[in-house]
Amino acid sequence: MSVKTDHRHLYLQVIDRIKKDIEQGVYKEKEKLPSEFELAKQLGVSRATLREALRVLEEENVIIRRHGVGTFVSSRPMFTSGIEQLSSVTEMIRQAGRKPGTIFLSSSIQKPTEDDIKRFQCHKEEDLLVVERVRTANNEPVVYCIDKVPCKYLPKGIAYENESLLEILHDEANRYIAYAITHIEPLGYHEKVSPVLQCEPETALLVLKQMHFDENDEPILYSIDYFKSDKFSFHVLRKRV
Amino acid sequence: MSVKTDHRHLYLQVIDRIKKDIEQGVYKEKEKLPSEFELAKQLGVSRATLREALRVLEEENVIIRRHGVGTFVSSRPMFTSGIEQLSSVTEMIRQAGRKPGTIFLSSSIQKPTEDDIKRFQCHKEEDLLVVERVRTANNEPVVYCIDKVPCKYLPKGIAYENESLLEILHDEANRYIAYAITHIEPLGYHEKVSPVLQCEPETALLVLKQMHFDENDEPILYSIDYFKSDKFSFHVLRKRV
DNA sequence: CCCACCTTAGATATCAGACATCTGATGTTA
DNA sequence: TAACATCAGATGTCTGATATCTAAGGTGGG
Repeated sequence: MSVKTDHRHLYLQVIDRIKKDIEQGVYKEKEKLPSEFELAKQLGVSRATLREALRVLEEENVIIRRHGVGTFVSSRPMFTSGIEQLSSVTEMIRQAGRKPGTIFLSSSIQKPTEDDIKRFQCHKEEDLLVVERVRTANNEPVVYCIDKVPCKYLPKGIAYENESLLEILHDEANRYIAYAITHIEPLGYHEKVSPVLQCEPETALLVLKQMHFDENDEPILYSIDYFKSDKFSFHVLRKRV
Repeated sequence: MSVKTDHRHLYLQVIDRIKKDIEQGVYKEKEKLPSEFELAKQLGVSRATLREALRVLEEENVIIRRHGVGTFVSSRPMFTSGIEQLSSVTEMIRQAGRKPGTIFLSSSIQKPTEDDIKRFQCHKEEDLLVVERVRTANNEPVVYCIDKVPCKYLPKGIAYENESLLEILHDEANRYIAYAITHIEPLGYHEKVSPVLQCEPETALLVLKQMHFDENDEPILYSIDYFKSDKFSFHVLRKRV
């Protein structure tokens, strides 16, 4: 029995439980789940709660429901980990089974540009911390990162040289990044970035320009990440509307 | 009053109705919606059905619900039209307010490659129709498209030169593309594609390699689209998990 | 006057049980 | 054999109740 009492809403726990069961093969692809009545009894929740969870799972394309027939595991249960899931570069490298590292290039306090003022909805005289780093995987440079964050969100004198900025913001500043609006651009050659990443002439870069927000929709962090295209692969599930 | 009787499930109609109301400004950003009890009464559905709809809208980041407080329109109600929404190139150009056109390059029947066999889970001797086209916006070339589709999905002797392939598949072959798994890659220069799209040397390409599926998860269409990066902008909402 | 505590109204979260409707399978009959 | 009728079981929807959370307002002691 777990120590941590789960204060999260029931339907969320049900979602996680079902997802876990699918991932662990309790229910296999295309397989029929128990009936709602049965499943609700098994999980110890009401049918209404279970149905809210199933509705979300259906929307996420994890299951398929057919009126009068049953509920089935989707044939391609997408826990995607596609680009629509936001994770730090550190997490991405770690998830690829490699050792993340950081080469610290520069850090300075700057006044916001016109675009920054719009992005952060901040004052003209607001101070921004601008950090430039190269992220490495197994000591090989793979991403060039520029991060901008208003100083007011950061505690004084922290060491931002060694860790994921998202983690720092969470641990030190108690700011949890909940989502980001990301623009995706290709880049053939960048006279500053490409040499640093040791790019062959034919190796293009994928640029993600990301505005990060916290749970209260406050703009916290703006980042520009240059990914070496032969080291990262991005995919996304696109749904027709 | 609309003629078409809506046979779709109630909760779906409720979702659409609420989305429409938000889009049309009936409920504004950050504004509080009526209580579930009140809203259910207004819409003429039960609270349980309304709650299923609200749960989905919450998951889609259209609304925010706070226990004991109320339901609010999200501060940035994302009907994103980001990359996670699949649309044909034709639709994309049209949505940008420009006139879509097609330059037909080639069309041939080919046997599948190793990768094609995996992708389509088809037989080695299956015939594939391969079409190469350049799509134009206001007569300016903007996308280079290669499409592969098993001949068995297409009726004989159709004119695929003028229209969206997705529309043809739907109208002529009664195959509705429901989603696609898309890989995103940058490309600096392509010796065949770049000249055709009249790319300046510094203009990179964004390549989308897409496997399209229908509602029954059958692989129908594989496409490779080369987008001129200065003519298209892609974005995506990335959520933390 | 202010702050800590209590109470309460109103909202969402969850529950229990019923009925409606759809689907697939089975059986029946012309 | 084919069309129809029936039925079991599943999801869809409804009703009405209770539980829990939150914000706001009241209250009393300092």
